[in-house]
Amino acid sequence: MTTPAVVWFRRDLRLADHVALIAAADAGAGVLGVFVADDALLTPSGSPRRAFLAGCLTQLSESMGERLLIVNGPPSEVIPRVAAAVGAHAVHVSADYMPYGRRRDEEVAQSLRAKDIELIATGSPYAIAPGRVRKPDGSRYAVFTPYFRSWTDHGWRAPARSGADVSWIDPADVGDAAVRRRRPEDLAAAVPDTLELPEPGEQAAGQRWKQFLADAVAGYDDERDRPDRPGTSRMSPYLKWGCIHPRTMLADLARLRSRGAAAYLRELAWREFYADLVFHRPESLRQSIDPVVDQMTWDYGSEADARLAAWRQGRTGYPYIDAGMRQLLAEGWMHNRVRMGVASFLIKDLHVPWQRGAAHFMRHLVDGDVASNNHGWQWVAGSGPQAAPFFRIFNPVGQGEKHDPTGDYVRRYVSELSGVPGQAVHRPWELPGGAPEGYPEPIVDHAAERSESLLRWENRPRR
DNA sequence: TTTTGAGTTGTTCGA
DNA sequence: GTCGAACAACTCAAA
Repeated sequence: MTTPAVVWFRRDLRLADHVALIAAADAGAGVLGVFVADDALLTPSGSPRRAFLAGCLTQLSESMGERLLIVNGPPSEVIPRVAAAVGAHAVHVSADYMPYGRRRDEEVAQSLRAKDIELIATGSPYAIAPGRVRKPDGSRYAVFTPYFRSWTDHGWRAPARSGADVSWIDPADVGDAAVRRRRPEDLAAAVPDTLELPEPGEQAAGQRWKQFLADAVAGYDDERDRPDRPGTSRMSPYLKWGCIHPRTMLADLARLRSRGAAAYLRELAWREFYADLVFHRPESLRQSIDPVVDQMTWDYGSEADARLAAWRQGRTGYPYIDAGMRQLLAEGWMHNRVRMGVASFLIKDLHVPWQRGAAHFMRHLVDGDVASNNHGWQWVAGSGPQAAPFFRIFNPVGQGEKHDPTGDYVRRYVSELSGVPGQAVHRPWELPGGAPEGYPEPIVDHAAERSESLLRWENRPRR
């Protein structure tokens, strides 16, 4: 005698290549799919991410024949209620390896046990689960390249069979579980009209991926460094929400031999490396891996706050930096090359601790993945054994001229400079007659602040 | 245990 | 304009 099963969707908003869903379908007499609108996660999210999430949920529900149940409330209360209401003996999930998710799942598992219901984790958002790739002596890799070799040698499963033929339980048939039912659009905060979000959902993810494979992956090696051109995959929002599983992507990449495909594979491995680091050292999401960096002299107070605000708004007076920050506000996304540039500027030109920049990114990025985001920031801050050396300080003008040689990127996002032709757009203060009306003067002098950063590093506390 | 080679993504300066 | 060296020192991984 089998009973229905529950699939609790979190960061796996798809039906294809979904092992937890298959486990639920194989075990149960019908599957109820549920998503919990958890305020602990929604409240800190900016409107772009919430809007994108809402769109993904709409698409997911549509592909389930409008059978997705969305409920409000703390997961440890609502998941047991829903599971009991449908008569399930198991709730299936993809494992979550981030600190909040692990805590939450322990609590949910405990409250489920009280009702004699099991929480079963199958699979994860990664090709290889965090913690699995280890050195021969069982310890973790701390350096990417050896991790990458071992990760590649380890290998991963082929994509799972499709979950499209699951027999979904209609939430309308579920008895009153005393939960607040929501529609996806209830989750979306008011989004500015100007916001341009990617097409949400599993189908859009697949289309985007196929398009990248056909058009851009071969040239990815070089083109990814050009924010003025569409050379990146733009898959990060879909990976963040699990609209596609990396295994699906790796299976496609395995058929290619180009340098671009190899470079892209490495980027997927970085995502896994950072998740692995969180598995072993969850505190690294908040604290510098090298504690000296947190003990250095950083700027606080109203002046630092004003500079931070100018950085957030894209009004630093450095066009390449401002273009990136405005792209983030406009699209909830920023080209990765530019992410490094604006991060370096905040840390090494404005002397603001990386944590504040990482928090701003997390609020606005539709792809905001705390492991990749925060460790990317640590890399720029130079706070890990793996990080950039302290003297590696990006030049905000030079980076613009190098990676946006046409100037198109800056003109696209900084409207005040849209009339400035070519590379001159990167040095508006050198224009005859000065910078166009309304565009700010540089808020700091890069050469001076670079020296200041080197000095602070030199005077850092020694262990 | 010791040794050795290597380590995502830069910038500046002087020849 | 181009090119190589200096910018430091340390930890990690593997032999």
